[in-house]
Amino acid sequence: MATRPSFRQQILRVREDAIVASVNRLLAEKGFDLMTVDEVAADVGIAKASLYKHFPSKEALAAAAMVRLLERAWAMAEQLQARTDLRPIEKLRETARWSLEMMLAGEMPSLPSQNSSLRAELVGNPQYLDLLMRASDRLGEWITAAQASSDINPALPPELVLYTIYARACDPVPGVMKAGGQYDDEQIVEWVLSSCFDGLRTR
Amino acid sequence: MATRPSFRQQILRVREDAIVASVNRLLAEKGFDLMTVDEVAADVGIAKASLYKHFPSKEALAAAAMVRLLERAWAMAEQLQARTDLRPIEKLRETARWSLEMMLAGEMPSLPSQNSSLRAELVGNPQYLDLLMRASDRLGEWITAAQASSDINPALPPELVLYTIYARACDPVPGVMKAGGQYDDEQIVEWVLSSCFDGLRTR
DNA sequence: GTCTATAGCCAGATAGAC
DNA sequence: GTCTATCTGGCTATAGAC
Repeated sequence: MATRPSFRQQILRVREDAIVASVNRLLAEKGFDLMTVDEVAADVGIAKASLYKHFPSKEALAAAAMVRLLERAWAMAEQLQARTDLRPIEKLRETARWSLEMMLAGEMPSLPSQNSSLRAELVGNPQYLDLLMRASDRLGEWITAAQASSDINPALPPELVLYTIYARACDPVPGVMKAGGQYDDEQIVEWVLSSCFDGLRTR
Repeated sequence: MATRPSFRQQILRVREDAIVASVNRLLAEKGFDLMTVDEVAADVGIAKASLYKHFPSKEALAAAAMVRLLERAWAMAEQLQARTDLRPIEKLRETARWSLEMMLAGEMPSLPSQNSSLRAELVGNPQYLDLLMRASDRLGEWITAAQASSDINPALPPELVLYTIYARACDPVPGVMKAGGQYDDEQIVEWVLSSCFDGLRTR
């Protein structure tokens, strides 16, 4: 049976939240390789050694940030699921929109897909795996439904559709467009969503 | 006036080609940060100090690989330009196809977009800048023409179309699909091209 | 121009006092 | 649990002999 967390534990929890929030921001800003643990410690305002009392490695820090991200994504998916006014394809589009808005707000952590020690940490993290699977199942349901009603092209394999949605979270296009400085975020998001769902060709 | 390159110079050129080819492959395989200069030297079969006689820094190695890539891309664009049987949108599609095939063949070097010393090296490299501008101008012409004939959606800004084509060179989707092992490369390329040009929605 | 050997540096991780 | 101070390993880059 669960006892109420002690006051001390709550303090701990708040501090770890602060750490993970910093990591999230720094991962979004510089990426995993260029983010240093010293920087994280400085950003949080504690000593590096103290950081290592909370998280055993740099990879674990990144994994915690990814778990936080997936928790938020999952919460948003739950809200979308409850929206009976939206067709499945619209739920998918809103999911992609959420990723793009996170990116442009500088809150989407980015990890190198090649780093093997990082991959090992992630696949060894049950919380991460569980959330990723739950989210993928949920999106998978929407995709299947959207293909059944021919809103999404049924000729495309569902995995490709899923990965294409996920890939919006590391799409370089919105960042480059924003760097151009000519358009506002909302406009960029609409265009990227259009290119993703409607394609570059004229309909 | 240009004299015929001496035999010695030709040997040098061949060796540097070998170096750049190795760099290209390693950049495709591990990315810039995880690629070490020791590795490059070992792959070429020379000592690290000898590498530094040819290229002054790791960044310069990466820049040379990018120049090689752009030279190939430019050569391909020239061939496409001569094809009177292709509409501009088809030339764009073939360009994206070329990127995807390079990726799946493990020959597309990948650089971190955030690394500033690397960016400095690239923008300081006239050969790189010149090739990039020439290629962008060429693709820009095709995009303008394709939008004029309403093959490409004229509501999209041309830069967005250009960046979306370029982004195929670092799209994670084909790699993940290939890793799944269920489909062959040709099939994957067709699907990714379809999702890019035709969109996820059913037409 | 090629090599061996090493300098110099930086970042991840830890020791040990408090 | 927090700190200061330090260790350690790996990587870029170079010195110097041949």
